[in-house]
Amino acid sequence: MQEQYTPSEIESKVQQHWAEQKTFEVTEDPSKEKFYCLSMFPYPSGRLHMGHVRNYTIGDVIARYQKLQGKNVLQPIGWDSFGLPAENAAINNKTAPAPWTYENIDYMKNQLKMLGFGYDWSRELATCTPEYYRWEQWFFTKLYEKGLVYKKTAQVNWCPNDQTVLANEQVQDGCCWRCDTPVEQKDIPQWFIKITAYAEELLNDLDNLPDWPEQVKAMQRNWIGRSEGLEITFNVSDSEESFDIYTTRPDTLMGVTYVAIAAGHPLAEQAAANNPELAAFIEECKNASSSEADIATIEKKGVFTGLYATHPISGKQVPIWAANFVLMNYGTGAVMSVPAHDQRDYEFANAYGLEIEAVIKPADAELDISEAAFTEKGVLFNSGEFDGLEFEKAFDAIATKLEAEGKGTRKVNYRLRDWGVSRQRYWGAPIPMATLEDGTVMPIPEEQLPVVLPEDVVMDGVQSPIKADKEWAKIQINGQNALRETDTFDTFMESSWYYARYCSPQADQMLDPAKANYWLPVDQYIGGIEHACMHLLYFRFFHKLLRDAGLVDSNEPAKQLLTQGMVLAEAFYYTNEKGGRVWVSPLDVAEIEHDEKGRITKAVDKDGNELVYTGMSKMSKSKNNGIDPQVMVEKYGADTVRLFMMFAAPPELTLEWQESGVEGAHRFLRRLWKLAADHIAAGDTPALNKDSLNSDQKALRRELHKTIQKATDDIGRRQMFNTAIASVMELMNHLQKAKKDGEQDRAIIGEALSAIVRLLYPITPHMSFELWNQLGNEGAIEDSHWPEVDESALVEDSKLIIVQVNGKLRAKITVAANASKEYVEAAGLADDNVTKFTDGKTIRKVIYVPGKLLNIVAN
RNA sequence: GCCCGAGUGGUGGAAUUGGUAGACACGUUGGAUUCAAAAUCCAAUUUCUUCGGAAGUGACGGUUCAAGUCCGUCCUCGGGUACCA
Repeated sequence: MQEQYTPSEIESKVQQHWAEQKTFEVTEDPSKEKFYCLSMFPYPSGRLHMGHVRNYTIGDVIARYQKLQGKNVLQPIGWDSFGLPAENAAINNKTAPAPWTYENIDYMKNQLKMLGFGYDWSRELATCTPEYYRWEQWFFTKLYEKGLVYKKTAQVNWCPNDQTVLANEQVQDGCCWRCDTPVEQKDIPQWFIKITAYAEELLNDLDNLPDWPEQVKAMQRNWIGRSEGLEITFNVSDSEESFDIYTTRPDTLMGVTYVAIAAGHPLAEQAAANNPELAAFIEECKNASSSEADIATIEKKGVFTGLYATHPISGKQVPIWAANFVLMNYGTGAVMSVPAHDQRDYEFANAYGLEIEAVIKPADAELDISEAAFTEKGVLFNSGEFDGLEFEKAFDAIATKLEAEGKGTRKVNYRLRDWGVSRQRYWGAPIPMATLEDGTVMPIPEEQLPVVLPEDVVMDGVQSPIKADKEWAKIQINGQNALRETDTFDTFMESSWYYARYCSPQADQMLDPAKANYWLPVDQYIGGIEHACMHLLYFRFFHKLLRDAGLVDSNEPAKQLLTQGMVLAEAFYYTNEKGGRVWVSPLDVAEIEHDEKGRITKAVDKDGNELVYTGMSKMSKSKNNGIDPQVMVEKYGADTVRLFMMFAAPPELTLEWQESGVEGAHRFLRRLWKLAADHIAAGDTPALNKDSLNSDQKALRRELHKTIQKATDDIGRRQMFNTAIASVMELMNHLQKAKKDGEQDRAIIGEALSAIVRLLYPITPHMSFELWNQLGNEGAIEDSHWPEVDESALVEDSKLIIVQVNGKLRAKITVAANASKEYVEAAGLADDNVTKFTDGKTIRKVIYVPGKLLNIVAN
């Protein structure tokens, strides 16, 4: 065996073996327990970034671990290949999105192989191919037939100069990113899928996902936002008109002093006819951003419409205001305002001199609304017949009264809105709908699917080629002229069902239910936390749609979810002669000085520029601190990169890329390699004879089996790969110091090396593959099994007890493992360092945590 | 704004069920080896200290025999906020 660790040689050899043996190609095998391990598929942006490497290493570690557990493991990969960046790149590079995308896929595929991920490449798919999106189009037409799809107008960002729709990302400070023209809002007809019809189930089924992070479930619960409230009808005074509002606080109804309606509300538009101030306000609101963050932070403005509404119980006349924080698209487009008990209404009322009328007070304190609204629940007063009631009783009494009078209904509401899937862009799956000459809107008939997106196009930078080409939309349906929809699907559509397609990627139907039901649900899904609400909710929703179409028989797409954190790196810049910041890649920092504590005090780049160190930030183009995984793999090998990634932080936290840490990981692998090489060079490993071990040998063997126990728990249950690696490093430190000349010494080292190689296999599969056979084991390591704990090796005859006085550590005593409580207490109380702190004091209490800790309370 | 996280030595992090704070690694310092360097190996490394100890996990307060961990208020940073994926 080679004395030197040469990762590049080993890795290419092992990768070739996997490719030739088709090691990771799997088929359904009912005799084996299956394990479907899925990482969120990448957008083919050009090159892999460290975020990908982290995501896919985590997935690969879990998949390989499960394989050694004897399971039939499916780990597929594909490409989320429609999307906005391809259009931008196409314009910049004067090419079309398709070739740019396919080249990126080719390049990135090689990078994935270089990192040694164990994918079943026979299942690879790309969502931009008609073989994939045709089934999405087909499924959409089925949803339409079921009544789960509808068309309505919705707002989009509109650049009046370019005459085009902009994504939120393309709007910067309210202006178009290309031409800086102020962006307007425009209402256009768009397609929606009724996700709200599944809101209740999407909410309730979160309780059936014990292995999803609480964090993600909490976010989804809040995103769905179920509320119970009352829909109340207000009549417009001196008019036949009325409008509805929705409230979750009907107990505050008697404190309503005005109502606010959206600027786009029909009542506001009518009133604007002879109210120029109101008309101007409506015009101003039309171009306000509709994003939730913007609405929540804008200055709250309003204009009195001149209209009054009749309070449904008191009959009082309350003014109707048009306000910029009420949106026509959400809820009923009108809200009742109770300034005494809602902070936003309170501020609005104060700004515009509107009445504030308190009707709720705390049960056991004075009401004070001099500084802020009282928004908690309390007891009603100033509310006539409802005085003295608490929230629930008041809710019920008011609801009952309004229902009896036909002025209100109890209603469950959701914050969740229906899914708008129309995009006015080219690089996406065409929406399979058409409009006939007579105006009938209908799905493209099944036999005319797929609607293929032409790939040989020229991007002019503004208009979608399938919109620019007026001929493209023209088709015939049943002998009638028709125009196809030229909008494409939201790319979240493709990423909502790819996991199911992987089960039968070549099927001549959306999916093969037998195969899908073998593999699904996904056992482990891994991806970024940024997908907590949108992708992961659409993904769950689509699974339920597939189930209701009879294509799958489970309720949820993924049993367990792991959300990984971002990858950060150091960032450096210098200021050039024009005063601009020039960001220098951490790889180009030539000279770095630390103070005696190790803090960076000086950094200089290759060209001699003195640099400012700005700490750690997210790897990004703007700070030029992205580290190319390929460069790192070429320098250290894939195993080192994978090991560092898994060691530097637990998977859910952000990870700081530090090349010195990578070197540390590499150093560890070299030490392991050398230990194995020395052991192998000394000859065959003798057989272990457990009964003949001396106490040092027993102790070493106990360390080994404790490590197996901990690493198994850390990888298999806790998913804390960093501490699994740390425990193997600790074991290695013991092994290096251990005696190696006796027969049983060598037997234990042999046992330990064979175990370590398998414990590390999920993380550093190439080195483990090589050492496994070098250590004399038959067959490939992927066909071996996970090491087992020898319980007899764990037995200890003594225990270390921590002795505290008043909660402070004063002594550590060693007692027999079976020592009684009385014995330990006596031993603790007699310890010299303990008596020093108890002398002259009365012992009040002694707390004993068996086998662990003794706390003596004395004063 | 709202929802969800995170905050521990010089640095990344560990402490799994409320029970030894700082495992493991990086960095730094000293030493060995070397003609020299790299590599490797060994040792030290939270702070303060009268060397007895004391303080210490973003801040302040609380519960407990015992709090990094539980509760309350606040600060800072990050993710999401429905057309980036």
